Amino acid sequence: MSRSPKRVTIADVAAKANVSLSTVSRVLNGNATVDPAMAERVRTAAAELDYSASPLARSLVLGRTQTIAVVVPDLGNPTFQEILRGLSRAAGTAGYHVLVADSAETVDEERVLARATRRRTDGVVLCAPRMDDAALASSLRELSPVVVVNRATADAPVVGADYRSAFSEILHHLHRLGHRRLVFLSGNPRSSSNAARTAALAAFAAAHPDVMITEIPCGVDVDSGARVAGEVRASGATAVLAYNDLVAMGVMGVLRRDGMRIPDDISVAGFDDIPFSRWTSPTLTTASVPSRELGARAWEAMERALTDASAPPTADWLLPVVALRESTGPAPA
Amino acid sequence: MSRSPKRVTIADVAAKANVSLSTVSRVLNGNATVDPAMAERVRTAAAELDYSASPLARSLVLGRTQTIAVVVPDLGNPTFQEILRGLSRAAGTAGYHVLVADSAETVDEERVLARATRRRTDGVVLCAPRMDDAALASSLRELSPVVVVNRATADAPVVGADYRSAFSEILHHLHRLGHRRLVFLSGNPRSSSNAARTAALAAFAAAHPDVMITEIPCGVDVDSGARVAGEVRASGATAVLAYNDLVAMGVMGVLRRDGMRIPDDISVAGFDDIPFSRWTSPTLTTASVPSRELGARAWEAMERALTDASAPPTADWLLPVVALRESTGPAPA
DNA sequence: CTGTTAGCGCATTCAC
DNA sequence: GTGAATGCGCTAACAG
Repeated sequence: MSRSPKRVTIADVAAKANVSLSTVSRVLNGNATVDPAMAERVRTAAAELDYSASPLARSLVLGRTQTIAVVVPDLGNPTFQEILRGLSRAAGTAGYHVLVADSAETVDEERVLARATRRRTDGVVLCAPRMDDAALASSLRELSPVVVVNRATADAPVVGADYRSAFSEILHHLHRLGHRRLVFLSGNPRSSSNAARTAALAAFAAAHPDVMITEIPCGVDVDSGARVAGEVRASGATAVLAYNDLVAMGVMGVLRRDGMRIPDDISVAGFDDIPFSRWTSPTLTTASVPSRELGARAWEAMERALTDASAPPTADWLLPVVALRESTGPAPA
Repeated sequence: MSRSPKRVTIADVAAKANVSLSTVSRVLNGNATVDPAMAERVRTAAAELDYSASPLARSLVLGRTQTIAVVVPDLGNPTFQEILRGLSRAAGTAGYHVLVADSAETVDEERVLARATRRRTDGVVLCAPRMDDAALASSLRELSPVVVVNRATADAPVVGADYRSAFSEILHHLHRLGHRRLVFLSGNPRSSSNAARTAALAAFAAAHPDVMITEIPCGVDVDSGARVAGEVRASGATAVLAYNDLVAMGVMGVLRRDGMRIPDDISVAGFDDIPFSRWTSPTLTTASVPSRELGARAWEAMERALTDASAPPTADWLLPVVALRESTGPAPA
């Protein structure tokens, strides 16, 4: 926005075309019907001056910025990267720009960050898995229009992946294979996606009293998985459900290094289906979360909210696809 | 920006505090010195009304948006994701917002996209490895202030990783291990980072006539690597330099599946040092590109350009760190 | 120190 | 159809 070598404004075009400002505005916006000859004069003048309206001034007077914000807790997380990607592409196609805000995991700042970005945009896509419910509720009001990702609420449109069902599916798969002693490597205890897994676990446990399930607090990356491999062995479990693929790869690496065979001695399942999970040895059983599609859906929801503010909030839960691969097999006798 | 339930403006605050608009503006911006009593009245009025100035109106009058744009060819590329992350964090700390623009690999649209985003921001960080030189040159002029990433130019500040030196280091490493027949799996022939590798290769070849180097057009992902594994074997090379880690993992997977031992039968080196490269078996020799740091440096360069437009362009080339791991070993007899 | 005035660049009433 | 005002919300001269 440095108007360094004095930018060309609508007035310059008007002068060059010998018309009024309003006429220029009209032809450039395709409004009203203006004399063809004049219109042509304006168009060539604009072209020669390489003129285009200032988005800023336009935004101020029109009350919309053609921009939406997306706030995420961590741009380093592949899930949010994919969501951002899908969102950015979809919004871009519709002529909208995207402002990103990374709260750097500081939950306290999340709300003010969201507010700040909201004021420079027409709406915000909120990824705030760890924000507490009260803060979320009041945020939703001040952020509107807002669409919430991966988190249930009745006060705003929601798009998300049904982690719970997918996780449950993996549980049943292991059960069918004969596993009765399972261990779950949990991620961040305060995240909603961890809660979804825990919920699936609880429901499964209630329905299958014969299965013993242990939870080991772990983390979300390869190193965390590697770190708890010892605990996993000590637990005597025949199958391990990792919080995600990275964790699964971490345990798998150490387990194999220690001489265990997968899945003969122990089965391992991940979550997320990162590209590399089909290239580990053995290949990894996991669930494919459609994060990019989620981003695209988030845009659709936002577009709806933008055009019809009074429309009732919708919820759009996508079911992850479970990929059964080599890392899970029959429980050892 | 929907001012739906009529937003509170500076006039409301002024009215409530019984002062003029300018006074409100002054205290809220810490300008000039205003009567303490008045200042206090204004502050409480603003607080009670939950007022904060419209960034839009502010931008229009101040001529700056407190926002910078970053345009990348593909948000799906980990390199750009990391750059974005580093940039976003650094800019955020300085009170700046970040607008992302994904050109979706359409080189033609890149320039207009960059222009469009530039008008809504104070500057742009340009990642355009495939844009041709002419387009780049003229873009730099119309985008200023602009900082260019991973691409040499004298017309703008540059930050980048010295791919060439790092790649060269890996070449020498393999040479010391006795390898004399190498194969390079190239990425996108038109990308600048592929060019850097090719340049290193050429220089090395010139200095070492005893080494035979073959190039196999490949790609940039795991699948591409897997696809060319056959060609690699047929080439009779004792070492393969992959365009990046994903490609390396792809070849490595298929090679091992075919019964080849790594590094005993053939050495494999990657590039990028993605987190998982230290967990493959064998662990992968590669070079760690400091993309996040690059993002941070890009912000620093942008901040300089923002504050002093007449400062001479600087170039900041970071040297990737080569990580020698298990996938490379002595050449077989 | 404080209030009044004049724009920032544009879209849009309203008169002609 | 077209041009002359009015205002979006705010900051920065400019006077008092």
